[in-house]
Amino acid sequence: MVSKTCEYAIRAMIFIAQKSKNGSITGINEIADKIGSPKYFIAKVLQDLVRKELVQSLKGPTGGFYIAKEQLGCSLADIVKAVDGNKLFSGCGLGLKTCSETKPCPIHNKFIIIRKEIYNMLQEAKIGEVSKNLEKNLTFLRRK
Amino acid sequence: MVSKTCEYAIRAMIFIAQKSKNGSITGINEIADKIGSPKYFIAKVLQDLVRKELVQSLKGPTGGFYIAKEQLGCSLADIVKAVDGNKLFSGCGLGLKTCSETKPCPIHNKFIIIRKEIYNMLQEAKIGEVSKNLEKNLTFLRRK
DNA sequence: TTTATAAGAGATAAACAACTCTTTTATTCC
DNA sequence: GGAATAAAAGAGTTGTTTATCTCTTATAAA
Repeated sequence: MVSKTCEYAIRAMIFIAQKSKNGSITGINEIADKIGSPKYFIAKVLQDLVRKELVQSLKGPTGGFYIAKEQLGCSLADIVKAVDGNKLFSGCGLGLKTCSETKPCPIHNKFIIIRKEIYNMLQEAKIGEVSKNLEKNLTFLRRK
Repeated sequence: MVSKTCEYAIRAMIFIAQKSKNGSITGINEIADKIGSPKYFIAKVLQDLVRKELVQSLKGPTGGFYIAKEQLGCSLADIVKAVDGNKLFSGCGLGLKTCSETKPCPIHNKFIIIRKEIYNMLQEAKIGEVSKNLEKNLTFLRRK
């Protein structure tokens, strides 16, 4: 569905969002620990998301990552786009470069419906909302 | 969504199905050419699908691949399972091993709905049906 | 029964995704 | 200003997926 990198990115963003709503900032060690990801790897991924302005960072002691109020409206679709590109939302189900309305692959018409639903679901899931149930221990982010 | 290998597999199976309905058998050279895939690679993939009995093969001159009448009811979901396993149909959207009803990830409830729809779509798409429009040039299988 | 043909099998190579480590830069606090 | 801290940046490694080549085995037709 999405790359492993993207899974880490979403999990990290949800965790950071939950922290940020408390007004607190969190570092790479805590993030890696709480979402169960390789530390140096998620660091790279977040570096990229900072450049793309989905998350903020601060260097130095008391530094770390946080999400500003305005950014809590960021959707999971935005994260997927930033990490994996648009393939999931606009690519052909059978990997054809030329697949389109006028030259469809055999599953084109069924596939565009599913694709749209995936997009809607991810677009409606805002990082601020999704992180709500985390605090109440209603949802989880770690592998084991 | 599915692996590149799986995309090739589905395209090949649809092409073979269309040929088989004419009563003709097709070889690896024609398949690779018509679906636009690396020849040796799709050969390996089909080898595997023969072992898993989704398609038939015959060695020697006049040999090749074909799909028996009974196998035309094989669905795209069957092919995906054979090539990629069950990950698409039963895996967590955020890659968590422990994600479940009782310990859900933050998008679990939204995700299982989508997953089910993807499964239904692929399960309903039978290889015999899907290949129908190919002959009429209403759908296509090549990249360019 | 010999020859030609096509799939099967095994081994290898290239490309890409995932992951790790080290050095540099920015910031805070003393 | 100097020490400590944390992210940024760059380089390098590992592992998996995708792709290629060669040799073997089965079969059909001459």
